[in-house]
Amino acid sequence: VIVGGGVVMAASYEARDRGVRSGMGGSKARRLCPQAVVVGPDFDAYSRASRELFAVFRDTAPTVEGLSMEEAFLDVGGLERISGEPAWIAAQLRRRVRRELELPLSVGVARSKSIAKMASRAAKPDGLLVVAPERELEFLHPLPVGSLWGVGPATAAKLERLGAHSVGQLASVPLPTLVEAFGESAGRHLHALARGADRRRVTRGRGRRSFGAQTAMRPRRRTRREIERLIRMVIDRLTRRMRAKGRSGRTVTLRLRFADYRRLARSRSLSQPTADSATLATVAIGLLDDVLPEIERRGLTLVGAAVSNLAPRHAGTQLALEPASERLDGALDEIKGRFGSAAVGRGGP
DNA sequence: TCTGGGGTCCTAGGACCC
DNA sequence: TCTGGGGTCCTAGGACCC
Repeated sequence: VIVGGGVVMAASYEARDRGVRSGMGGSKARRLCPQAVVVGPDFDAYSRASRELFAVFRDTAPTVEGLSMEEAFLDVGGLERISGEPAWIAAQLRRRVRRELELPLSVGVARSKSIAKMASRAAKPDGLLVVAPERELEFLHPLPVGSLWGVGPATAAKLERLGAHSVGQLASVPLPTLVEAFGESAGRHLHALARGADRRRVTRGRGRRSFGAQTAMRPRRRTRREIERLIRMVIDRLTRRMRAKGRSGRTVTLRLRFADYRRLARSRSLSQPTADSATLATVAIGLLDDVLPEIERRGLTLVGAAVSNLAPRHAGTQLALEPASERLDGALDEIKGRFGSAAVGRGGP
């Protein structure tokens, strides 16, 4: 099964065996795996499953740190007396998610976040891997540096230039060498990771920090008007979500990508947070002026926008309106006029 | 691997403040 | 202004993750 037509968003393990990867162009994916069933995404179903999954997570451990829709860290330290050993809790969790949600769940169990994360990756699909404290280095050291959580292509390439191809080799690179190459903080972090010495705690997380939307396109000549229209469209999409969540933000970022895959971002901060489409679009369009020549020269392939510096959520009075008639829009407009557009969210209380 | 859409975090310089 | 020490915010860019 391949999810996504133009670009692969996800692929089943059978398709992956034939070389299909997420992010790959759809035509190439179908060439590699002609017998695949191609389906469109169903985000509502994913959201529902995610909510149910996290309810099970929270029922399993007091501290749950979400990483994405379908991934989280659970701190099971200190639960031995109540729920049993970590490995037992993990096995129970897998059984329960399989039974109640009919979903396979892979779990990694370890003393630290990075090793647990890497173990869960190694346990896929549908497995459980426990890395006992005394076997951490045995697990870690044979792996390529790129498999460390947080080490991507750029860092891996740089590490390989230093002669560190495996995590074991990285562990023998002196700390000062890493600090010189990657800076104080990243250098120390890599040094620690290779030793299995990740001290980060599982936390509840800080909540969302930004809203964004983007649209990709084939490069061709575009008038300023066309680009402005794309910006408005992208901002509309994002502010709709912001309003639905009752959030507003102060900083708007315009993101562009060019035919040569170079990227560029311009941002501007307002004095007051807002979720108003027109305001944010005007600011974003204002950022266009000094990058127009760049667009002209390189060809535009992506227009994106993000709103950050979000206002803290305030627990105010909330009104629930049932969309019963045409008059709803009038009512919403009145509320917007009196309390600002950030006060209005559609759907949900 | 020729690349979609949605996110997070870090670094670094400059302006500005006490 | 040939300025110490401590801080915040803004902007741009980069790396990484799912």
